[in-house]
Amino acid sequence: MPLRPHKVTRLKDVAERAGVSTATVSRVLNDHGPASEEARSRVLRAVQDLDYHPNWLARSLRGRRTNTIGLVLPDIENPFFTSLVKGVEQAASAQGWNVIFCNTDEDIRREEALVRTLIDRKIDGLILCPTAGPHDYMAPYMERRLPVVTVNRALRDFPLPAVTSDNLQGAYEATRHLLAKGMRRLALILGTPNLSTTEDRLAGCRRAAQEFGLAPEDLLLTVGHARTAQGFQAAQDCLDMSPRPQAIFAFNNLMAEAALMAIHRRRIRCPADIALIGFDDFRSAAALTPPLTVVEQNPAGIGTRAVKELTRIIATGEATQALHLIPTRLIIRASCGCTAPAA
Amino acid sequence: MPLRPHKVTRLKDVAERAGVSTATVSRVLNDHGPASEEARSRVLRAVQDLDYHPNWLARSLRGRRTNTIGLVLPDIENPFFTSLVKGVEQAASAQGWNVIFCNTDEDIRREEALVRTLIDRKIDGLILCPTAGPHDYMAPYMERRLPVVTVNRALRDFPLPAVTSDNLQGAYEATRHLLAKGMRRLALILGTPNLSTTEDRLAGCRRAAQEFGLAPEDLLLTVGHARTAQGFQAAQDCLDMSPRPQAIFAFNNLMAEAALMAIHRRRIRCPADIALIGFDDFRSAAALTPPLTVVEQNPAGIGTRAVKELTRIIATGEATQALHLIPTRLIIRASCGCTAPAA
DNA sequence: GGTCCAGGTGTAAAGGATTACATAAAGCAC
DNA sequence: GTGCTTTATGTAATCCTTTACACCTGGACC
Repeated sequence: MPLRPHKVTRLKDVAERAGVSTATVSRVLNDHGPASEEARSRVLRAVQDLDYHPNWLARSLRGRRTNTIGLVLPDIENPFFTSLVKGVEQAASAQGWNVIFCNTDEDIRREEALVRTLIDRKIDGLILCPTAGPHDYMAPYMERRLPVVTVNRALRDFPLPAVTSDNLQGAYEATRHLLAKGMRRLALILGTPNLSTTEDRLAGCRRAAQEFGLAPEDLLLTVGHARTAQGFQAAQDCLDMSPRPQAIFAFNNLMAEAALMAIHRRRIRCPADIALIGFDDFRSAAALTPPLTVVEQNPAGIGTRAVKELTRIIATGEATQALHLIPTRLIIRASCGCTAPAA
Repeated sequence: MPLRPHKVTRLKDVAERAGVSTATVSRVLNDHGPASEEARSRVLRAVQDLDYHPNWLARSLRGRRTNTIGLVLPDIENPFFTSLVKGVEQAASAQGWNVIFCNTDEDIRREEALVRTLIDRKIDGLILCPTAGPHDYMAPYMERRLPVVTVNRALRDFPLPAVTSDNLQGAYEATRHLLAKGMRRLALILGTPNLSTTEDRLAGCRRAAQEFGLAPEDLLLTVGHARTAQGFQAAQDCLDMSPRPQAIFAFNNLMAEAALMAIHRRRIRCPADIALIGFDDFRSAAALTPPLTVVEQNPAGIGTRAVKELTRIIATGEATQALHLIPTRLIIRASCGCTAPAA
């Protein structure tokens, strides 16, 4: 028995059953152009009877519009991006848009291939979180004026609109919080170099340091590359410094968790011996011992905002180079040495 | 300036440039049917020169094949499903398939709407994790012989192939582990009722209990509905029992974490006063205090296996009702009262 | 009664690929 | 030279909708 992958009821069948032409059926269904009450009701009736559903492929081919946007992210397993996906999905489906999602695994070549595939599939627009590396491949698409919005990370090579957290402000507030408690030896575990997120966060730390009269080089820098293993290593490097830093500020969720594990492993007390703050909240942050103080981001908000901006570009045809900053919030739990507010 | 959402180079343009017919171009490009070396090279050259990329919509419309599978899951924010998505994506793209992913939020009506949309979009097959509730809406699709594979949860109403964890065996081993340590008062925090996962896991617990001479009713049951808030409540109920259970077995990751928080909140010591085991490992499980003993599942493996099965069904046209069990593994950390093996 | 307009409808041409079928040329055996 | 097969190619139909255009009818108006 062969599978019948595609439906067989066609617009033509509806037309025949209703005793009208295909044009009339189409006009009724799309509410586009005139149609008598008589014809309208007969068409609707026929659609019901036959359980007709339009062929999306034919419709898109003819209409040059797929109502689909592509979403290309580095790592879906990072809960930050997971929530971003969800935000995008909800905002998109609320407006009748579909989303095709892809994973680059932080591989620029894979990113290029995925974007290519999505464009071949005639997406109407693209939401992209660019991987580190040169984005020359984007040039032809830019000329074609493909609607693109970048999220989380801004791309310097091309003038594209970007929706990101207010990384500078978030890092500034976290750093200021530690400095205000009198700490002066602060160690930072940086994310992937040359990414706008890493640089903006570092700039925020530096601004706070300056306000408290520290020189830029007073901040102790290690590089964790945003991944658990390297974050763990970087945290160990911090703990090996002498004198030991009074606080560690890890630039993402994975590294903050890794840092806490490194601290536990050494049997150093947190926050008594060393304070810890992470960038980006995550589900388990409050369940850890001690509960983690973090800079909360709003990934779903970034997603919905990106959809909003993208659909605007698609509708109006005018792209701006605007940078949309989504606010962050410092969530004070116990790991920074404060007692958490009543839970 | 209007946006040009679609590319303009057509097969016809390639044909003209190469000085051959469209049929020849198509034959060369798809390696389907004969073509002289002369024609072949000229076509390939023209494709290069014009940077031609076939229109996927037209190709799919004509070919009655989209090389796309739909993936419908309850909750992408649960890391279990996140990994499952990743597994599906990798397996699919390795075989040249695309994936459209959707979220039901455990809402059966939304599930129905999403499946409808995917079918309208002419997916070649569907991977579905069914939400609790009656699946009558599936009947017409079954008649149409749409290739479907369910994952994680089996659907009883319809004879569909399913790929799930070996839930019974996993729960059996975890329970046996606790019983073997001499514990007898075991509290279970169950997931959503009427789901095959919940029932299979419960069956596993019962089998172990029976082997150790316990009656089924000796197992202390609470219902957490698989969510954090209700899991927390259920854990509190467990802690309120008197005498207090010697161990809690939470039927998913969220509820295990919630249970640990409830234990901490009461200042009860884990594992000294009460042991804890969770079903499903998650990123932070090892970072918690104490590190959580869990039944590890293999969500990515479930995903790849589902893709394999689905593509087989699409290719051969023959669907079976087979149940594919993916093994689980008990990861012993500290929360069950054992000292974790050297990390 | 003739003109104009509006509303309603149908015919046929896109949209861009694949492919059944027809045709032509070439190779080979007799 | 004839007939048959094989290879290469082109023409046109097909997939299913949307929509430009032409047409027709009937009413309003002069």
